[in-house]
Amino acid sequence: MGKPGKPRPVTPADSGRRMQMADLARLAGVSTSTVSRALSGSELINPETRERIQTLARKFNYTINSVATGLRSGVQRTIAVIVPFEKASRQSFADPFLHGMIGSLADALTERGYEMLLSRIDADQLDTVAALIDSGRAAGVILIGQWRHHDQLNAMAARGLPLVVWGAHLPHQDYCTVGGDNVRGGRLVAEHLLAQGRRRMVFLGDCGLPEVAQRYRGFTAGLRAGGVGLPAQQRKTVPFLAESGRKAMLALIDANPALDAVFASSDLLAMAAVGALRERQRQVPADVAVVGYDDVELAAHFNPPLSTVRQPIHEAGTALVDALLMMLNGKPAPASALLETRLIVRESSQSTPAP
Amino acid sequence: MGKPGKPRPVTPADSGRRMQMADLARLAGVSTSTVSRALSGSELINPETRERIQTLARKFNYTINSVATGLRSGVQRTIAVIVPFEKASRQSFADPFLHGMIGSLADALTERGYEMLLSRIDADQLDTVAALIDSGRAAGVILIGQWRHHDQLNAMAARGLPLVVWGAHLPHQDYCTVGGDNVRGGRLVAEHLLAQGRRRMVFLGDCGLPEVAQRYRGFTAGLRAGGVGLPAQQRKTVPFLAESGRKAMLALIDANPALDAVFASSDLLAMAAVGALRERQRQVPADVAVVGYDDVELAAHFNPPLSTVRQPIHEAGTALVDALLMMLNGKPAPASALLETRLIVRESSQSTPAP
DNA sequence: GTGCGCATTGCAATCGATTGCATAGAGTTT
DNA sequence: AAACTCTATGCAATCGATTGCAATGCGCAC
Repeated sequence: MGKPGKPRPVTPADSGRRMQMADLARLAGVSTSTVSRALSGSELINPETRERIQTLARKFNYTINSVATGLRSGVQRTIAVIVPFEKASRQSFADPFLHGMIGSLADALTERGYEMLLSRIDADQLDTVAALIDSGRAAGVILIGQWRHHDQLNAMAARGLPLVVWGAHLPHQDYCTVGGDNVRGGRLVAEHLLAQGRRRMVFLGDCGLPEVAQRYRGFTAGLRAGGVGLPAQQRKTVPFLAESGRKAMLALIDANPALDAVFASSDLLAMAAVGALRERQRQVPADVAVVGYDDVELAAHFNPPLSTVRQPIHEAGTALVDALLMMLNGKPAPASALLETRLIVRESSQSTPAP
Repeated sequence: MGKPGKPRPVTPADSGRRMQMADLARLAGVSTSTVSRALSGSELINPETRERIQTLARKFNYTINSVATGLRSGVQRTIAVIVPFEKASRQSFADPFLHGMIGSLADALTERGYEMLLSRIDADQLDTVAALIDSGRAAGVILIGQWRHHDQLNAMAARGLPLVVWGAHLPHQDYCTVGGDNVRGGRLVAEHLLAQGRRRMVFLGDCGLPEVAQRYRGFTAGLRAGGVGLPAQQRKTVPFLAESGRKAMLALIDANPALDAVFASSDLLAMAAVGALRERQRQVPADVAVVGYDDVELAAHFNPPLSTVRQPIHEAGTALVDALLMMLNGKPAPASALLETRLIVRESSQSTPAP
């Protein structure tokens, strides 16, 4: 090997500056081109040199600056996941369903080598979403829930922004959605409750949101098929917030003392409803059956265990990410997807409680 | 299927390429220097020109490329929020407490003009966290939970990485933590349960995690002060997972048929414990009092409403972000912070249930 | 008419990594 | 020994925005 005579340059970046490729090149006595190729494992570089440079990089904790790489290559491996919230109600982020969705998206993105930029934004300023892409901070956007902003989403899609939305598929929709079959979900609940002999139902949820509206449609259609109606005093418009759910349920009980079943458009609302029923000395499920929506993890561990419509959260994350990556690869925007939706019957809606 | 005709505005950068400053400069008949200054509102630029350029930018949805800006300026306004998970148990992301924390961090970061990169990483590969910073993808890191990795965290701090951890403050700790006063939390629970006349307690939680260990220490210290012990068969090591909690609780009931109180180290575990108690026909709180930890949103709406130790989640987000930003501004790493911790007594632990 | 000051604007270098092309040098062939 | 290969490496342009400094042009004073 060489003689120890040559004075090794001292750590180049010990001025507190972040180490960069030029420093490593100086240390290795080569050019940055060589370092770049060595670190990327190029065959052009002499295996010994390559190994030496890689060792050096490890030793100095050098990692290629991905901002510079991103600029040069023009590719972005960051996806923005947006959780819109309504300023008025501060609604949305509290829902455990969202939590599951975010976890699932995190997994799907990581698996495919993407990073996740998570952002809550005011639903009234959805256009800031476009800026995320225009400014190159994210390659594409996954939006959780379309809320009341169908038209804005259509406009964004028209601009060609890579966008996928978790939510309902609507008529005249130019953007791509992935979601459960809400109409079917609502119908399943109606059929189940009818089969349990329930007749005086109430509904909790905000039909101003497309997903909820579809669940409601399926639910009332199912009831109608069984000869049961759902007059106005048997439903209550309420945001996805536990406390609102509790208050709304109390009001519904007072307005319908004889009610025997509740369909809540989310598990969170269903849980709040159970609390309200308890406050009014109603037994669940003996007096009143309760069915939620989403099948969040806690639903199975609630007291009593909650019947609910399962949204396949894991598949949802995968489907959302795959749809978006397709758009990013220039393939035609995939058609909106409807994921499997099924009813999970637990104790909260059974006429004869499990032993 | 249909006509792929896209209604695109006629722009000079119409080849599908993203609009950039040079395009805008050409449109405005000026140089990119002028555009740059105009968009940043520089006083150097003629007000009319400035206005004209800004209008043009808005019209073409032009947003400055923040990758290029980031490279040039060398500043990063992205903070990585890391949720470590244990490969074996896939533990962590399911806990609703985390969800609250992430929301709180999102708010605090947004308020200060930072973006949040959310990442779950294998707790055994914490060193990939360092790469996030070395590669310039994030300016700093907020880690939720120190888990079993005190030494690795110390090593990262020694390297000078901007890092703040939500968790317990430990002896010989070189990194900055923000957390609740876990010892006090545990003691409060002990005192409360003793005051309720409970004597045969059980504990649910994994004392391999520093936070849980502190809660346990406070709890047993409080019990000891009241002359009550907690022998080994009255505690169970269990990860923060509902199903594990349920099983562990069933085992504890079988081993201690006469138990009259449960302290669970998280609300999730407490809820699972209530379910298990119910399976074994124990009434909560009449037969067995249950206290959780965290005060997640659902705790108040559980059945029965759950007594718990509140972790001030909103302050936590603010404190974590502020501590990190201080480090990033070159100020000395702030001392670890202990946030206020208090007991919220609800129905699940009262000897006489509320009317 | 010449010179000076001021308001605007443009030029060119820079941030850090990548890559097409050029080149040094060792080895081989004729 | 000249010509030619082939391998390993370096040079310099490039990605898109920013900014110190230079330059332009106009108004105004002498």
